[in-house]
Amino acid sequence: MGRAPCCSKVGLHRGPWTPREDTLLIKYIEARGEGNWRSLPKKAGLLRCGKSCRLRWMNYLRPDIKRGNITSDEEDLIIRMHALLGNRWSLIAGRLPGRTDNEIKNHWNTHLSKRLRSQGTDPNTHKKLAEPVQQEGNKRKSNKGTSNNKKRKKSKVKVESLKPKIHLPKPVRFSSLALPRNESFECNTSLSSSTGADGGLSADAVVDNSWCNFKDGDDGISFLVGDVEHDIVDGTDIECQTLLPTENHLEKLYDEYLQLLKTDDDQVKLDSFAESLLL
DNA sequence: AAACAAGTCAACCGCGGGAAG
DNA sequence: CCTTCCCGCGGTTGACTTGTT
Repeated sequence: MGRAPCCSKVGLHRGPWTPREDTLLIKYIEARGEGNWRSLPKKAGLLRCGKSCRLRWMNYLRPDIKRGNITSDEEDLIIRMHALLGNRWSLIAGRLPGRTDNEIKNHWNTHLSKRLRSQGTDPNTHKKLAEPVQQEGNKRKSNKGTSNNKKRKKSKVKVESLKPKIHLPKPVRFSSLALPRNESFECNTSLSSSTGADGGLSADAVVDNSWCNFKDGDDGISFLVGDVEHDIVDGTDIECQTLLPTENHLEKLYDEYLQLLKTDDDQVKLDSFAESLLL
């Protein structure tokens, strides 16, 4: 009923993206903007399904993606957010602009959950374990003569089956571009890594539920929030003002959270704090 | 140096929600 | 309402990398 087959059913390309495919996708989105993922591949000349294009763009090609290691501050925030919200990766990612839900999810699964466990904390419930779990057999300890890699993957034990589910309203992504369906926005964002910093920057974006319009003027970049025009000295300021996390951004969240921890009726307030994150 | 185990992370899958008709 | 379609999310996979023996 009603569900279109995905790429696997219609012989489209799968697996790792080639530089050429990346370029095609970037160029198309530069020209037409995000959205209409289903029809995008055809129009962009890509032999990929829309889902694959969206994923590649969201997790890798977006110009506001923050590259590099996740800092300890960010890790700490992720852990605290996870304690409040559970595996709501997109919501957590929304509070760490520049980080993708996939990145945070991977980092949690590969680093943070193990670290918590080794510290004697259940990564699912964030409660103390009866006894700290030993770091799963010292790193890369030989286990010759047992299962091979593929089998290990297949037989991975499900340890999260008892995880309580949290039912909360759908989160609103903090940093994403909100577009009405079937409506693209005009965008000519310069991607310095691939196209060179040749100037032209103008893109509409939603920032804290306000529409912004970036413009490239003679003496720097400016953006509009509502009717008010704000000047930006250089491109890096865009990050600070809008999409990427700042020290202040993280600190503010910390403070907010720490204040709640100090109060008596913490559960009620933590709940409302969690709810506020959803707005 | 080779073989193997373990870690990492980009990409895929399937489901559910919501908008449009 | 109901059906269809699209999007976004979370869970999972598997290719590749890195460390150990």
